[in-house]
Amino acid sequence: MGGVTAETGCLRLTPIRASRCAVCGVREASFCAVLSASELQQLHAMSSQKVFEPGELIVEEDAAVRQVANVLSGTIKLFKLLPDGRQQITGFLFGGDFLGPMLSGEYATFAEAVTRVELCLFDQDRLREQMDAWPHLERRLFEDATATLDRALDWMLLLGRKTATERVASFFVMLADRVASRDDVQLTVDVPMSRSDIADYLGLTMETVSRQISHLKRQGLLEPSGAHAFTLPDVPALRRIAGGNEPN
Amino acid sequence: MGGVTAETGCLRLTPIRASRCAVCGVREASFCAVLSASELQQLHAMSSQKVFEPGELIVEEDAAVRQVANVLSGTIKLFKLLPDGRQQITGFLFGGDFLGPMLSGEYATFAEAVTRVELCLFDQDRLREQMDAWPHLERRLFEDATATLDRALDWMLLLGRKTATERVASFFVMLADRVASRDDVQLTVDVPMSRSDIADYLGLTMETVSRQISHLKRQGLLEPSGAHAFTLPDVPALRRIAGGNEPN
DNA sequence: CGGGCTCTTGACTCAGCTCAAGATTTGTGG
DNA sequence: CCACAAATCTTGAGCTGAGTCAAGAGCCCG
Repeated sequence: MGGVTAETGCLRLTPIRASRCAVCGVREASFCAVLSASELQQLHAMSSQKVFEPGELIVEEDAAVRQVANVLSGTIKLFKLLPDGRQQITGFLFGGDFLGPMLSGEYATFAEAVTRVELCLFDQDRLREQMDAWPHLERRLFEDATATLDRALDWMLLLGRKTATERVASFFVMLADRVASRDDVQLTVDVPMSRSDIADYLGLTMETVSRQISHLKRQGLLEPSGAHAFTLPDVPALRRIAGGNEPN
Repeated sequence: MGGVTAETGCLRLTPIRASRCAVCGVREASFCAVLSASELQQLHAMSSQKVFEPGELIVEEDAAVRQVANVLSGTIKLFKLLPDGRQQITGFLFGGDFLGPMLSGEYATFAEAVTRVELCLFDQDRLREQMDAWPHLERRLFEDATATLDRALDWMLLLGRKTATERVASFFVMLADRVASRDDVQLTVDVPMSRSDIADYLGLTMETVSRQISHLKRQGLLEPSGAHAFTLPDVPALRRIAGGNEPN
């Protein structure tokens, strides 16, 4: 309604409303990838966008769920706290990832913007209605949950049994697997989070993370590439250090 | 077919075939709880039972999934290994729990019988067909996966940030929440797993677990009750030590 | 170009690990 | 039912990888 001018009239209404999805850079990476054009348009009609600035809290643990979201851009940290303030980051979300539980009325973790974050929000109740109506959507969200669980199990092995060196190597392998960009032959990963976020993700202290990164630099496995990025000259070697049962 | 005698004839056939489910002690705790009588009977027709002895390997990590199962009785440990043998237990399964991924062709962990285990097995392909046909079954399995994920996230906080005392207290709180039996006023938990399994679940060594259990005994929070059980005289106190954001 | 971040490095400490006895429990066969 | 061997569990003593505390180096932003 709002944006329709007299000149363009109703004819332009539908194209305009669908265009946000049409140009969405993460559509193929998000659950929207399984939707048909008409389903996408229905979902689009019930979505809204919102931006969060770095450090801004997006949701609190145990908060009642009203909205869930796709991450359009930016990095989010998901974390749990102990009463005395000790923090464990349980995962990071990047563009295309889904934020929020579909089968629960509460969030299991806090969520905070690490960088500037753009979200595409949906009312949980309305998305659930669509999930009930579209089995392929439910299946896709089930698959997302399964992938998240698998990653959590791998991380339990890291947190329970790996040494500091292995943990830091695993961290860069995880980034390589999830958000690497290949410029030329070099593999480069963006590291938007602070040393202390990395520490809270790996169950270490900031100082230990810093020491291990220095060590990997001296070994030539990590090269600073600008302020918040590293190139990884030898990912297989990193994987070996990470103690991986992961593929070569 | 096999068990039908001339005297009883076909009339007894259906009752006999359904009776295994009818007397199943974990039916209401398992995904079977969401099935109607006729659905249950269909599923029953494609199920088979199998027993594993203590220490027996049930599935290997990355093994192709052929069968999935409900745990009828006993305790199973799910675990991951590093190449040098370090072990992390990612969870235990008890009666009524579901074993196996539904949306993946591979197991994410090893599974080994801790005690004698009875399983009710299903062919994964055939159960998936039923899941496609019965949305309430898929929903239930999705809910199970969500609950497993929530527990994994709680455990990541434990593995990454809790002290040895907090971990051992958390272990007994977990048992109290999942498998406690109330005889009289006392809360009693069965502890079928070895000290070294507890250690591998908590990211500690056997010796540290043993010392912490001794310490909790001296504090009067843990009383041996037979060979493989403890009574927990003060669960709220244990919960406080566990550093819980869990409910009182 | 200076004040406040984040990050790095060093020196020392300590929680939990390792190594090593013993003590209990469990399982087995006579 | 008991004896005895094999596990499992407990406890002690000393060690060490990662944490703590503290200082200094970069870096960013106004």
